[in-house]
Amino acid sequence: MQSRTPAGRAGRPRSAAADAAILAATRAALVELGWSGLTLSDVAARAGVAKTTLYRRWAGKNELVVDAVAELFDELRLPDRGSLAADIEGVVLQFAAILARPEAGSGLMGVVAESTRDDALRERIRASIVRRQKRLVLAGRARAEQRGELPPQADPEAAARTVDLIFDMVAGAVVHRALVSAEPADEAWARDFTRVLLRGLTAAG
Amino acid sequence: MQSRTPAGRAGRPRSAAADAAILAATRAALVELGWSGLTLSDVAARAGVAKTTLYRRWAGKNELVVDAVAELFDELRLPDRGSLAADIEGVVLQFAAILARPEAGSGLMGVVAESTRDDALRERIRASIVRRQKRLVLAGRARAEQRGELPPQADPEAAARTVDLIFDMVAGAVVHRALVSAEPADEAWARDFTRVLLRGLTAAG
Amino acid sequence: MQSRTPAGRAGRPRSAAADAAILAATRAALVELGWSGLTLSDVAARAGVAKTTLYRRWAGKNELVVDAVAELFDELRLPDRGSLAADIEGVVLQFAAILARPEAGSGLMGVVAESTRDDALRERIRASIVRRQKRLVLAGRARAEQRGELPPQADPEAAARTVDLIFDMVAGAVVHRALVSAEPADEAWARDFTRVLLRGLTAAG
Amino acid sequence: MQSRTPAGRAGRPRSAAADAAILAATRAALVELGWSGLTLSDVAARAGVAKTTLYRRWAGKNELVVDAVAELFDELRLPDRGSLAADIEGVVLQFAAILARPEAGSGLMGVVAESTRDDALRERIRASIVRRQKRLVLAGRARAEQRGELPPQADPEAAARTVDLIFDMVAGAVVHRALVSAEPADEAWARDFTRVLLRGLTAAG
DNA sequence: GGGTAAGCGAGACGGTACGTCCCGTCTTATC
DNA sequence: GATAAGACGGGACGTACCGTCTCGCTTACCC
Repeated sequence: MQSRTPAGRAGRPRSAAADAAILAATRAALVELGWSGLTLSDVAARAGVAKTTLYRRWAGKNELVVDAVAELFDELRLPDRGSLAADIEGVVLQFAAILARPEAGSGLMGVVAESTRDDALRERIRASIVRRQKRLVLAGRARAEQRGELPPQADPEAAARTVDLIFDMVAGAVVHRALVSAEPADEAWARDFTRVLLRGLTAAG
Repeated sequence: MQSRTPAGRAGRPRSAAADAAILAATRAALVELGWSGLTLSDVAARAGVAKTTLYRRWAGKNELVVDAVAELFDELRLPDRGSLAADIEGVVLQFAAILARPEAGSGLMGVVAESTRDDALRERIRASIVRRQKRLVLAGRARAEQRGELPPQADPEAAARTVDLIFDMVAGAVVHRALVSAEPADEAWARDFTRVLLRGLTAAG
Repeated sequence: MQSRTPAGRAGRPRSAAADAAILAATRAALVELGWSGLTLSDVAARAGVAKTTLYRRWAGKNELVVDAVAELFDELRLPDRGSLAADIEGVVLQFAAILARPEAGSGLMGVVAESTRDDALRERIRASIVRRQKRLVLAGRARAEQRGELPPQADPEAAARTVDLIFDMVAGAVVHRALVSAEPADEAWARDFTRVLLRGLTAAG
Repeated sequence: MQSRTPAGRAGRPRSAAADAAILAATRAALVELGWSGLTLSDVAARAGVAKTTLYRRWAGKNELVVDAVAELFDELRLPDRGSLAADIEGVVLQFAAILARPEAGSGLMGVVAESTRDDALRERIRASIVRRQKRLVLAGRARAEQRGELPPQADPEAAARTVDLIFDMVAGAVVHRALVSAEPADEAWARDFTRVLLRGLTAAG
């Protein structure tokens, strides 16, 4: 989102309802048409909005899809299933469920593909998706420390590096399994994956 | 590639040089224009070939890019650096180096985005990229068994599951680090990642 | 003009200055942008007036331009140069000078083009421009009768027909010369034209 | 027209039928929609042709309409009605009949309006319409000289000036009568007009 | 070594979406 | 109630690619 009538007062204010309608229409269009089939004219029509309204708020397809997809990942929650392993499995399965929805997979891969040539887009993805979802890793570790499953980490810089690594390992593995290898990221897989990850993080060595 | 003068005989045979020129032109265009900027007219012009020639050999942009990108990953080699950890680090760094090239990252993400709505394309990616590069995991494990770093695995089905899991974990983490988080997958990161992965695979537990 | 605060009293009265500013802005925009480039948003901005103000007073571009152009032709004066021939030449040259200004030529042709499909607009042109400028023909004939250059005309209906004919012949020739043939309607041409016209009107026959 | 595959050979040749279909569709659209309502998308659709095909052959609406309208005036013929006066009346009535058709009047005025800011367009009008129809004046004078109604003109430069003047007077009067004054240019008017014109040209003085 | 069928370059073709611009209306707050 | 400001739904613009087609040439294979 980047709306809000600029500074002060003059003129008709922007419709608040339009933003939500546009993002929902974007996801619906991604479901039906996929990334390359998505056109802004179509999104505008679905949202019951003129193309100008859409372009007044988003610079283009890329920015729009980042926002539409980012909202999807905000649905993720860290469940409390009693143990760190079970919590991780829960998040992995939720994440896999979201990626299995066509709007998420094709939208995410599409904007990542475009971001290789667009610095502003890359930063938008990092801010709206990557940094925002690292909250799950932080929350998971905090809970595990409360439970005594993980020791508190003294060095804050090393802790941050570990958070980044875990996030890339978890998100990367699920994305790759679901979208590149195109195999189901089901409960059995989530269990196997979680076992390897947790051992790697906790084993003496 | 899917050329070869169809069944029999008559008529002028297809130019062998054209295939290679087209794939190289595709990669060059991906570097300059990115996935969405790539047009088949432009590729044909760069390759010094008519559009008809290109369409006679590939069904469209997606198929062409899969083939062009697949060739890039064929450059990957399993180095012999004396230990499994060092071998993995070597492959991770090679993989990261390839993904850092714009033609690889944007091409791979582009076709994966499209593959969410195109079963044939998804299978083409699995065959040309995923299954083909699993050779690296297989070779790594074989060498580690020879060195005695890993025990021979009895159950072939479990072995296959492990190969798949390792491949998704390695490739996924590198792809996510390089393209989604958009942070450098450098030597320090490769060391951290490899330590967690190897402990996860070898620790008692 | 068709303003004037409607019937009675209530509320803020319309700004009188705005009408003049808008018509002047319209002519300025015609000079810079021509008929097709003229937009009402731009006129409003030039006049320092909101679009709503403009639409409250004129129905659209056509009506606005008729009024703006009509004011230009009101500048025409019948000079007293001592003879009917000289008077006609004077008016012809004044008329040509006005049509040479881009706001007049492009504005007039533009609204005439539109008037072929808009009866109200056609009548507005006839009232604001055609009938209003026929005063010049009437004044010229009156003065020529005073001078004894033309005999008084008895039949009022025939007189009206002749006024119409002369008006179309003079205005038509100048417009066609200046805008369609796009050749200069200069003094030499005015002299040639006036000679033919006057002979045609006065010769025995 | 400005088509024709450039120099030599390569590539699919342009469809000859398309040109004619497009010009006819342009006239049909002018009839229904008028100058400002005419859109090139609509013309293309009526002609059963893609917009690209249209833009490949004409630079824009202005050029297209000049060509479409010019063809209308090519229908004009100098009738042989036995006397110069009758011949002129015949041409005047034909010309009035063409201008009464909405495609002619609105198209001609529209392009003339645009030509005030476009030198190339102005020249196109002069070449395709003005200079081309002067043939009628030339033919009329030649026939009148044969009949002995007009003396042969010695000075070729003066003759050219006279042709230009007559053309602007005839065409201008008819255009102004029909489109600006918006009164019928009927037989009575044509007789009155022709009488004045012919007396002006032939009277001693 | 001559005939022929497919490959090839060029580029026109019917389509479709783009992102921009203007239209004429509307909704605010201010005067 | 008129105004300035500007968002709104709508629609045409001219451009760019798409994937197909229609040409005239070229080239290797088969008889």
